[in-house]
Amino acid sequence: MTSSDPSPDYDPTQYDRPSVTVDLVLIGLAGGELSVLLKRRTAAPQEGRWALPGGFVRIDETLEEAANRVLREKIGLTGVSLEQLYTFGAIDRDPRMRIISVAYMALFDAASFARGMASGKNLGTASFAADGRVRDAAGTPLPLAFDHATILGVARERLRGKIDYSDIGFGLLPERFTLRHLQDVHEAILSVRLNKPAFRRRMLDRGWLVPTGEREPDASHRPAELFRYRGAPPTPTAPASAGRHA
Amino acid sequence: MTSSDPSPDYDPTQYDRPSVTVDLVLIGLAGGELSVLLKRRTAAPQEGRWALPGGFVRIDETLEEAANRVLREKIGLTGVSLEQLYTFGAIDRDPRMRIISVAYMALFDAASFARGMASGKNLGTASFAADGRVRDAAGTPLPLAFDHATILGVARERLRGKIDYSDIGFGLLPERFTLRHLQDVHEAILSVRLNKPAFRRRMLDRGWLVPTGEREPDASHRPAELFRYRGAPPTPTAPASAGRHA
DNA sequence: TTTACATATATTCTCGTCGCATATAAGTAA
DNA sequence: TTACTTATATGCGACGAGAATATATGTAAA
Repeated sequence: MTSSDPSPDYDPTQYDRPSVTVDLVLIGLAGGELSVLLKRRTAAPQEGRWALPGGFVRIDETLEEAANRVLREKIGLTGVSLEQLYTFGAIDRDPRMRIISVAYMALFDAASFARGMASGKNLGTASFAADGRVRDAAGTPLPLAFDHATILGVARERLRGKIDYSDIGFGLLPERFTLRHLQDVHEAILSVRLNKPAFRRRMLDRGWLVPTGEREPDASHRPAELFRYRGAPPTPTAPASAGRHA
Repeated sequence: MTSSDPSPDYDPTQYDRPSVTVDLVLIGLAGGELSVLLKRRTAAPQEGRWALPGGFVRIDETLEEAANRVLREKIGLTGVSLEQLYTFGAIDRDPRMRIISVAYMALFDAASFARGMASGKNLGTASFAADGRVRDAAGTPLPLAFDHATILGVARERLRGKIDYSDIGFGLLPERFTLRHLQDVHEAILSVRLNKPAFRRRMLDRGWLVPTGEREPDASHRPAELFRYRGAPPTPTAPASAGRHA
């Protein structure tokens, strides 16, 4: 509770406590579609199924620290901005015991995403489209373990709700990118084709983009200019790590 | 985790587990301002301070069930739509032990809100304005227990983020209300004065309002028409109880 | 060297939404 | 009957977004 006790001498240590975990939704962009990093389970339950990377929250670390530790230990990545997504507490979501899981989401550019995927065994990526299905590179639907398909659904909705007015889109891009790349990100998240001049105007008028003067290499046609993301304007009233939640 | 174990024979039962609680942000409208229901602590720690109602999550109930139970047992209200807000996991947010708290928010019309407040001892309401301060009816700032001021900040931001495109505003109104009442709700949440004709057009064009033909009673001037809320259109792709989070 | 071609970038037009001002309607109270 | 207050309706201008089109600039082929 942290607030008020049922009775003054209520002793919570007598009661069974649930385990608390963090699950990570690690998202990248591959082939114009959203992609999520998954780990294949090698033990029961749900052996062979694909699952989100996760781990227990230790008694002496915060939720954010646990999420960052799991990201580092299991995927070998660090220094990423993790955003809390939602907390899942169904009774039987894990058959072994009562587990409450706090889901976190992080976005990666293609290079980091590939590096994370190559960091360990039984890691893979799956596309993660608007219809809620998760498919491997061949297009075969992938059954996910536990309630992880639900978690992915929440992540997709969160992205869709925030892409229009927040800066999350830049998390899926490398440091330098073209307006076309940025539009690809928005179109992948929204599953909609956007109007090019309008998108361009909107993004430039926002003042977040810094032209570098450099041009896109390896273009078979006229190369586009490369931009950098200036960084978010100071969020006026955002409580620490609150997340706006669409 | 629910996903992948650090090692196949990892035994989480050996580890200390945190306690998990739910804290409730129960919001109403009083005097044109947002108001939150608080309970005065009668025991250490933080004795005398005001806190959000809350309680432990039992091993055999979901988070939603725990939140609804606390709402029923401590405030005497039921049947309200609770929305998960955020999960707070700082190590020392409660001095007694490690407690992770999942915050839920619910909105009430003035009558239900008053009924809830009158349902038990040491209950009170406090205004809950845009500057982040919490004040009693006399305007005196109220110090809150634990990290509950932070939780209130997240609740306010969630409301601000959702009021424009969701139907949460109706949760603060009785079944029948005037457009003026609805505008008061929006202005209280946004802390902005809105343009009346524009607001009126926007709300009517949305198709959510059903005119009742009845008129506001006890008006000292021309009475306004009373409307009902038609109910939300079927949300197309919303995963169960996901919440959009601004 | 010239031409075709593909894409980036810029411009213009239109339309819908919103803020603002104003006009009209409909109650109460003197 | 008149004054007053608020609800409701309408017209105008600014702004933003979509669509179409024009221009610029690179590569690749003739």
